[in-house]
Amino acid sequence: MSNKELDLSSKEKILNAARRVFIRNGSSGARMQEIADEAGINKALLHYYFKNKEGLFELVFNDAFSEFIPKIHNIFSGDGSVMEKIERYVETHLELLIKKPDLPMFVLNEMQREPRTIFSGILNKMPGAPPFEFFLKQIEEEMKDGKIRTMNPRDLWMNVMSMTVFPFIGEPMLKKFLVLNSEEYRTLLTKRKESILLFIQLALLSKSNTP
Amino acid sequence: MSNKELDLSSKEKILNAARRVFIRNGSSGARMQEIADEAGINKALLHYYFKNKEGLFELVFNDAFSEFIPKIHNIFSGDGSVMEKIERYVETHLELLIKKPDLPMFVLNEMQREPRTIFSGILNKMPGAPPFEFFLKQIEEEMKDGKIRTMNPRDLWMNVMSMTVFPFIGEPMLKKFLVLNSEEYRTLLTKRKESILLFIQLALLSKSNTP
DNA sequence: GTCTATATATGGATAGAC
DNA sequence: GTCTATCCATATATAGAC
Repeated sequence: MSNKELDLSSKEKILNAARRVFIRNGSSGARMQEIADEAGINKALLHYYFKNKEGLFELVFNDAFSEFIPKIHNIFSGDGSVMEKIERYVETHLELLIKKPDLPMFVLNEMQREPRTIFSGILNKMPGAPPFEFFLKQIEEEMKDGKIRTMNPRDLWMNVMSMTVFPFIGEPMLKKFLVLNSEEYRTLLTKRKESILLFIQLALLSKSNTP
Repeated sequence: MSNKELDLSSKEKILNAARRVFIRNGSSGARMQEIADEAGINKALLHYYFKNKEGLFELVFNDAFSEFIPKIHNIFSGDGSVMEKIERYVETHLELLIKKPDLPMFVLNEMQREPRTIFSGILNKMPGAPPFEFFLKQIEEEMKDGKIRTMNPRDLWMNVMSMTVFPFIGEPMLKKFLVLNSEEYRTLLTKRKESILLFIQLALLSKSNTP
């Protein structure tokens, strides 16, 4: 338990501890004892506030999305060109990821085990209709109008998300491949926004040399 | 247990089952009982062949790399231009990933929990010195010579790996964002090689419109 | 609300028969 | 080699005192 948490309510302390432990160890690897220790309380109190491990996990999991989903919705359902939206997406997501680098591993991990339950809850947090179809249409429009290069819109979007998220999931592997220590790797990540956007702009806006 | 496994040795059946169960549930989520059931034998026999869960897991884990590592080493330490090597990497890795789509999640997952032990074992499977530094140097050379566009070589490599691997990790999330069902998603993946290489070529070889 | 002590369940591992 | 039965450690969950 860190010092700044001393005056939080026990419930808050437990939730914070649970998030850390669940992220570190996954849902089945996490131990209630470890959560209690990290929260600076004991196991019984933990069950006093949360009926069981599963319930605690779901709370923590949904919390992980509560910051992300509304922002994403705003970006893609709002105004702006495709390139502007991509820029805002990359910026927003990277900002969140740098604050909580373990999150995507945690989320995707559990998502693979429980795709059904989880996603229904998350998508219901969206204010209106999911803006994904709208955005895909917009991409097609701009391609038809010659504003950006023509390619499969879904591949484009897949590339954008991949370049943004994967460095936070594949860190242990990428560090080896890139011959970087943790310090250097983190530095690379702080400059990631510019790198990604440069790459995308080159692919979408440049003149092709290879017809 | 699938029919084609009926005549395998028990040891083989166990290993196959263990791989599937470990991939599905992670190391701590996997149950010895589940592995035994899926192998069509019982728990005791499982311990007859493999002394404990941890040992079984390590066998399965290292197996996951035995196919990949030598191929990667060949590609990057051999001849060929940067673009040719990227092409061969993307092709080789995608081929493996389409055969075993659950592998990267499994590998990266466990890697985050046990970075030290795991990587030492894996890298020892490399025939010679790891070729990563050599390849990074080669990228710098070609950039200096104007053969490919100048950018941070590590960002380039990060982008290539991200676009190749992430679609197999982020499937449950990407399916939602791309508004695709499982069938359609798999179809998209089969055309992934061309999409990735097009994107990279545009970024590396095209003339910039945006100075 | 918070604790100690304890009940209950689960799962990894072993003994021993065949 | 393969099984049934069982042991034992660990983890979740509850009871009950303060």
